[in-house]
Amino acid sequence: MPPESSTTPPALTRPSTGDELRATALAQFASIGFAGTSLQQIADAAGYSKSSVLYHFASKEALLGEVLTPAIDRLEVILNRFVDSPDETASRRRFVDDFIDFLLEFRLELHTFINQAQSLRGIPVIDRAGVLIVRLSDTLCHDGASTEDRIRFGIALGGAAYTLVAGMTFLNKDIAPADEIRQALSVVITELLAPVAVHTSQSRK
Amino acid sequence: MPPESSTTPPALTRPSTGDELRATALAQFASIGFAGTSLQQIADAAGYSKSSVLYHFASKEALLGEVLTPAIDRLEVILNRFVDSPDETASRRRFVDDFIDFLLEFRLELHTFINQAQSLRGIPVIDRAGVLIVRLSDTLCHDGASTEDRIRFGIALGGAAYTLVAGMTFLNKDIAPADEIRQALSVVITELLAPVAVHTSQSRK
DNA sequence: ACCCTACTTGACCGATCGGTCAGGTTCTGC
DNA sequence: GCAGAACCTGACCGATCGGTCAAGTAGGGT
Repeated sequence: MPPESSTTPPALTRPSTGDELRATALAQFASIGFAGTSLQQIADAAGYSKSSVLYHFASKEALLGEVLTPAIDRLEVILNRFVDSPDETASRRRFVDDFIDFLLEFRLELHTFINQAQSLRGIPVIDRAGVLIVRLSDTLCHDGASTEDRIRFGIALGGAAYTLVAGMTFLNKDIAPADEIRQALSVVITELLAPVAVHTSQSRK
Repeated sequence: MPPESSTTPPALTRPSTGDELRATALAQFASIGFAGTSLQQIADAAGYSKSSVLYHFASKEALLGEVLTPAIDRLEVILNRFVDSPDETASRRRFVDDFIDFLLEFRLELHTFINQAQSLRGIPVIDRAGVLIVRLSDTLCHDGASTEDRIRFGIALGGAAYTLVAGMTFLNKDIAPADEIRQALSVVITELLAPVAVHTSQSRK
């Protein structure tokens, strides 16, 4: 292996084994599911042995934890920034932008959590993500939100996760000028969440 | 077992063993995933032995097929009725109604297919459902549909599937006057699909 | 009585599961 | 050169996987 300057910070260096394994595992978890993915599959796909996977990660659950944690940390930051913001309406626009950035960067992580949270209850990282999503829902819908508001939020969340992962390689095949997707997402998500936002002080008619 | 009139058609009679197993398997497939569900789990949950499951169904894949087929048949009928209809705009409204009925009746089946189709390619029933969804997408979006139109369709489809299954017992907890959900779904889905419909003869600007 | 069909089951099969462990290789600091 | 950490691996463990098979039970028709 070519020598790297002794103090290389964790950047610019080519991906470590742990990173490769995390990325491979994420792809498998998102498409086949956590329960349906074996450590052997992950090891084979990444070009290592099963023992190597278990050397880098204490267990299959621990691997899931390390895979999902960065996404959840990021979502937590976004939500906190939104909650702390004083300006109501302006911060909502920025929140939607932040959220779409989050969607695009962590779509596999979100898809994994969104579609398997129910069956993975008890795993710390899943429970943590669960309370975050509930908090997000409550924050966006306030207290007296109508059923329609809740459904709007659910469709935006689950719909985006599906479209960006399963729908992408299945319906659209290739179409994807990237920022065209981003803009379309922005329009649709904003449209879905807007009524929720506007209702704020008039939801009880 | 109490005697039933010799010619009981497949109705009014209490659920057969096969029906129980299908229902149990569907619930497991939808929440844990096909790959993550074992025949033993299904058998235990339904109160039979694993051998009994394999007596009624030739294999795990065959069980999946029998579980999903009714939903796909129904979707095919809806789509064909929509395609054959002469009136463009009026039939779209009826299609959305049909589709929402379909969503509510077969939400577990749709959720199972939507989130696992990619990893189950090759299984006949899955491939059949796949071409159906693509046909549905093409029919609704026509040829020159924009990226936004495609994304609208994807979000409506995936969002509804998620909200009615995972989101239901996870975000909304209990709120569910049933027809209130139906009406809210109608509003949101119509709103999501409306632009797609309107574009029909003006999509190329 | 008889048999036949429908149904259910436990024992069993080879393969694979998540996980442990001891040993090997390679690199680094001294 | 050498000790030790870091990394990778095959052999192995008990449990469980999907699936087969023979035996057993219960009813229905004759």
